Amino acid sequence: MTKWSKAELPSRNELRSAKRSALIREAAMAFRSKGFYATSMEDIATALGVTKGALYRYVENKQEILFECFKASNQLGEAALELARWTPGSGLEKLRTFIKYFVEKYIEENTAGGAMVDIGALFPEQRAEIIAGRDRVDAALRTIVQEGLQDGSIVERDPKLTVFTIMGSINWIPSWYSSGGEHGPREIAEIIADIFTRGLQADGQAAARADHPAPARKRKAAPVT
Amino acid sequence: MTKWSKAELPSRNELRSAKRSALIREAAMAFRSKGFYATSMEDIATALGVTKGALYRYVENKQEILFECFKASNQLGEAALELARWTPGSGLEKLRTFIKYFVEKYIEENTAGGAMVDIGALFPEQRAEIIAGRDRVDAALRTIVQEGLQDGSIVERDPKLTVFTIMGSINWIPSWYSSGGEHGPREIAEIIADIFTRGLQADGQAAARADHPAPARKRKAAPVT
DNA sequence: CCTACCGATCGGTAGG
DNA sequence: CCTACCGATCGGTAGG
Repeated sequence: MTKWSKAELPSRNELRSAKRSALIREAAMAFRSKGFYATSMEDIATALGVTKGALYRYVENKQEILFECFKASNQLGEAALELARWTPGSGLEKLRTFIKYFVEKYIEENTAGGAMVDIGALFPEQRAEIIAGRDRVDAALRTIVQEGLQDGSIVERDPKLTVFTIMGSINWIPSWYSSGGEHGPREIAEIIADIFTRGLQADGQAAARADHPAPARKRKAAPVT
Repeated sequence: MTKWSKAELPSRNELRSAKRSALIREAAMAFRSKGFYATSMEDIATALGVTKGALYRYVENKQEILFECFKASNQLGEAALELARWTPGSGLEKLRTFIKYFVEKYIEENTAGGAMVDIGALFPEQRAEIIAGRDRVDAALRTIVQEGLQDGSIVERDPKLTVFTIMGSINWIPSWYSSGGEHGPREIAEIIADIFTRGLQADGQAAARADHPAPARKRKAAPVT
């Protein structure tokens, strides 16, 4: 217990932030399954093996926890967007990349999301920030859909509604996904991406026409790890 | 004010039930936008221009209102299913009918749905009944997808995940739909149905190829009850 | 990190 | 249908 260099030991701050992360993860899982209001601070504390008051060493209030959940969700969206933008190919292919990545990570890290419906529970400034972030992601996604419309890979003419439809499917996942199910995050991501890729795809594309070098042709099941 | 025959006047019971319906509609709208827990009985009462205590003439408790919302949602599902089953054509065509009808009505009558997430707020027996009903609808929808797989109209191989994906998009609608928007219920229903119809469709079908006499158009009569 | 407590909200009821 | 009130829950804090 002696002689360890400081660098090897978690500093006080690291410990604190590790505990804080655990608190948020635990809360996020509860929010996902029961919603924000139905989850009491006592519930979260019990799940962590401490008493309620102890939680206030790590967060100022309950809303702050929810805020972190929504931030994680938006950050995931940004990351997925970044990846999508770097994906070579048509708008449809970029969109497909977004969906695959977002869904997989969304399921894996149960921090993100939570009861998206209870966004009204945030303080006004928090809510404004979250909504602004989410709107940025939505807008960027719409732009990608537009791109697909222009390069001929996408037929669906309403980018706004299209994006809502996709995000709805994703947001609904926590309400049916169970880690013991027959599909893992990766497979689920694949299937959902398949559905929407085909769903937005220009009709002619599937039946490879000569004048269009089939830019968005569906990629079947890459080898899963 | 005299001489009206009894038949022309709403009976005491009719009045009561009309008021009860109004109560539930008002509550459902609030549940949709704010969720069950964030909506107080006081909120509902104020929206109706009465005081909280008055509501208890029409419902026994708050859960009963939520219960009615979920029942309406299930009933809408059953109705859409009935219609889908009577739709001639492939499994895909039946599924499309379901989506179109369900989405349109779901948006129009704001009774249905509500914060589907807060299903945990119901009493155990209520919850059991709602989940059983929802599962019946889900199962029937999966059967339709299976049908589509067999008649060749659908390619997507996982009926369970397919149905979840569709229902997710639909359940998410209340969180973005505003009655002032550019699309009406009917158009939205059409677009969403389009996306999923294409999304599940066998590749060859859309591009009407001469050598393929549209394999899925073969009519399997047999209207299921 | 715990015990003990407060203040506020809210579902529900009594009594009229 | 209203006024006035109760009982319980729960977020948050004081003090150690």
